[in-house]
Amino acid sequence: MNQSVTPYHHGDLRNCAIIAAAELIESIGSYDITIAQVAKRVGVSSPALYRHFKDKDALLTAVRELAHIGIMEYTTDAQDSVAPGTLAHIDALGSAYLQFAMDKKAFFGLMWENYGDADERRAEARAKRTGFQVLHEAIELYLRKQRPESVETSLQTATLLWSAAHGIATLQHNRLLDTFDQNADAEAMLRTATRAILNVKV
Amino acid sequence: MNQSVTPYHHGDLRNCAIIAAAELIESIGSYDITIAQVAKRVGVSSPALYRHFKDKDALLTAVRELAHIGIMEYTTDAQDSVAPGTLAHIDALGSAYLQFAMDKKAFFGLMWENYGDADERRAEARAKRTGFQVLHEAIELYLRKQRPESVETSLQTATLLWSAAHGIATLQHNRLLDTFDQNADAEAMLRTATRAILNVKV
DNA sequence: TTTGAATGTTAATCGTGATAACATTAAAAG
DNA sequence: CTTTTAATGTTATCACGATTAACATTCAAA
Repeated sequence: MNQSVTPYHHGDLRNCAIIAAAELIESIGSYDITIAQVAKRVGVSSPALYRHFKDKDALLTAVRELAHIGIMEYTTDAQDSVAPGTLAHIDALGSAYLQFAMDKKAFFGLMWENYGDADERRAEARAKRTGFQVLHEAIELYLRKQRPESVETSLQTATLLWSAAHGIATLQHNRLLDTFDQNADAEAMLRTATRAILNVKV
Repeated sequence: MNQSVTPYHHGDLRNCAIIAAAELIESIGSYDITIAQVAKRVGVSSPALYRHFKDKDALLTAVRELAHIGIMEYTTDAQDSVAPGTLAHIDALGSAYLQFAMDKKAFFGLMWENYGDADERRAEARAKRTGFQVLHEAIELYLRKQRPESVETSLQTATLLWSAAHGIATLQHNRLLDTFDQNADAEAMLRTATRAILNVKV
């Protein structure tokens, strides 16, 4: 697309490939894509991609990073309209998470695959921790205001709340919420869980 | 192994293949196995397996059923030593779930993959619902005794608790609990979540 | 310019899922 | 006790997709 921005030989294949892979994943609704498909989409031969990615998984890992950015965008947007440290703030973060899981099913599924070598995993862990920090800070702020005696447990509370949100998102993603409870409403469940967890001494 | 039990031509390939696949998965710690590997383990040619399984995924689906049986065993064992309808009963179920997730990592991961055709999915959904029922009943019994006014919400409560357990198990499975909170203790988290959720009006 | 590193291309390898065509045998039918 | 047939297995063979090899091109520095 914008070859001028990048200094390299042909175009910036690396970035274009990542984007192409992401688009492909989104369009077919599955991260079971092919190097050849990506290559074709960028208009390049398959082996060319190996100049930029160690292997297929390295490409997918790069896409995962994109996914993390995407979830952060959802999160950021969600925070725009709420006051920091309020219950509404925490709810908004949770909703954003659930929303992302439903809007971008394939990405969400991809994000929790654990392939990759040690370096890649470390990079991903960092990205995930960054996302977690946002929740942690919101909860810490909330506790400081509403339950100052529990501030010191904010990390545990955040971890537990993230787990709950993740569990709900994952089960919904696998269509299991409906299987268990026909009338299950992920958002409502998370709000219930949030209130239950915030009001308890960890 | 026991050819006499089954009436067919060679041995009971179907069952042996499932077991071989399960053993293979357990031994390499990943469900990324090969038809050829399974065939070799059973001492048969690859195409032979296609007489018993529509495709590779059908075999994996059969293994998933084994995994469900395995988790039910964990659950049953856990229930042996607790009084029905007590908090300890519910805790035991949760512990069993977490324990299975850690003991049988590869199986646990496999169980939540969602491949397969419609029929296979339906069968799996049924198996999962059966497991869920156990939790649901325990919770219903508990609520009937401890919080009779909340009995009617037992289904929602069970769904939420399962979600929490699943989230904790999944994050631990992906080594993310440690990433978020170095001192995270899955069991303790689940106990906290259980108490928080049981004591709240859904 | 010239040259070397970076980046692409085409040809070829390999592993793996799946099917085809052929072989064997258990078990039903006569 | 054959004969027949369906159920099972086997050995080619395919097609596909991930890599790699060997060769080609071009950007960029000397």
